Amino acid sequence: MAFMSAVRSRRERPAKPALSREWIVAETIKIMRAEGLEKVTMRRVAQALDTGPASLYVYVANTTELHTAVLDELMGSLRTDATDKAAMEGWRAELHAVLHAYSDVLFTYPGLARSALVLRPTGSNALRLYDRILALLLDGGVTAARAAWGVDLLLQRVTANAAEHSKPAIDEAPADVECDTDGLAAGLRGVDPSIAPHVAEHAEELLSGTPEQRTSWAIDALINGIASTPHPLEGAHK
Amino acid sequence: MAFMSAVRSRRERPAKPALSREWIVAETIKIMRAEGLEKVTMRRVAQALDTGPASLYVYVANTTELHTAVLDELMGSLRTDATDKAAMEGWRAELHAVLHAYSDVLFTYPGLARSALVLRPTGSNALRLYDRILALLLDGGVTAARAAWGVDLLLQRVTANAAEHSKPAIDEAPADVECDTDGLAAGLRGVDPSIAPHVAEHAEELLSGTPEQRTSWAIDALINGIASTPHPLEGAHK
DNA sequence: ACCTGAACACCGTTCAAGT
DNA sequence: ACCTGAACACCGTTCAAGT
Repeated sequence: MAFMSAVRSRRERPAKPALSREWIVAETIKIMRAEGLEKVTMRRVAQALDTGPASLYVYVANTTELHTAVLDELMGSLRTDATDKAAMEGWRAELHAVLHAYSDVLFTYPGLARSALVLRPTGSNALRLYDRILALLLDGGVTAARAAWGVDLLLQRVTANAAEHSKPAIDEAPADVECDTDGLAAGLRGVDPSIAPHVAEHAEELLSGTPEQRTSWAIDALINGIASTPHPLEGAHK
Repeated sequence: MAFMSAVRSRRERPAKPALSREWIVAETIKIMRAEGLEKVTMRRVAQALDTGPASLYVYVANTTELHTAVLDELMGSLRTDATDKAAMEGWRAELHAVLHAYSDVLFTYPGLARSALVLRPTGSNALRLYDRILALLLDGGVTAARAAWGVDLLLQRVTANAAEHSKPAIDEAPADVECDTDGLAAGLRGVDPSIAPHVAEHAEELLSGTPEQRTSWAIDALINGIASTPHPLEGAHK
């Protein structure tokens, strides 16, 4: 009996679900998780939904709008309220936790970070994250002016980092260039001292640390810089 | 006589220049400057070079390699040595000047920043910039370990900022969404205080300042953070 | 040997025509 | 009224065939 179901073409699911914006977004996320954002094309989504690409345009204006909707949807899965542990350790630990959670989402969906960097997420879920980070900086005693400009810096760093380092999906040239840190490390260690003397001298420092150590340090550096750097529109008195 | 030249099809330039990697890169840059990186397709470049797309594959392996070559070529046009003015004002001013120059290049070629963020430029011109920034941080008395990790932070910020804000070429939806700051400003000012209370309260601070002020402040904040944040692999003594 | 026409396997988006 | 087949105008990349 079981093998017969393969023959009942295009009626697998009972009464193919009515198309809707929500359904399209959900299917898009499923494909993105499995195959990366670059595989999420109008045609690919339509195929997964058992229809033609034209049908999607009834619910989404274009590819960019679809990506934006997906991004905001995923940001909704983010818990911006603190874990108990982080809350006990103070605002700084909470900030690390929130940014780490955001970073995790970006790394989970290959390609998502790249689009987040350009799309300027503006949905309510993105706004919530924005608000949470701002609140934590203010909690930490950072001036409102500095905190306001600082939020961008923190989110941009996390997003850009994910965009740089998240795998470009599944398929890639395997052996022609040593994929990640290896190739870079070799390149950096063997650098010509006559064209980049300082890089050559400090190759070890440039390559040191785990990604977690570097990320954590970067966030601290950002927080410290934000908190301590005078804001040009801030009353010079005080 | 002049109008006849339009008839002399495909022989405008005297003896169509022999195809070469350099020529392809040069033509690519010309197209990118005029129309943005997204218009630089293999087919488009081939057409400008008066040949078929297949011919390009004799000189470049694929689109990514072409983009990488272009990026490094453009970084060569960057003057990383200081201007006299900046040099007189010290390492910090020089750092601002170098990063500003890099930023200018990224803004000149729409789409370039987006690819720079992902391509991890590794050519000798990129290395020179990297080296210059590292040198300036060390000049400023920043620990080698902190400076080494800080270079990434500075370059990433400038690149990500250009990727976010550089125009997506020429064509875009003109009236449906208020293009830039206007739409964002309206959205931020009218934000629902019940879902983002802090954002609502500090909308003015979030939107304040010119792009130049914000960029300059960000770089200072980064420098200050890098200089003052303890590095996890740095001897705890000292 | 070097180059390339033509094809393959894709895209996003539109719109006239169907239900 | 709502949906979609089929077309339009593109892509990157390959490879057999030509010079």
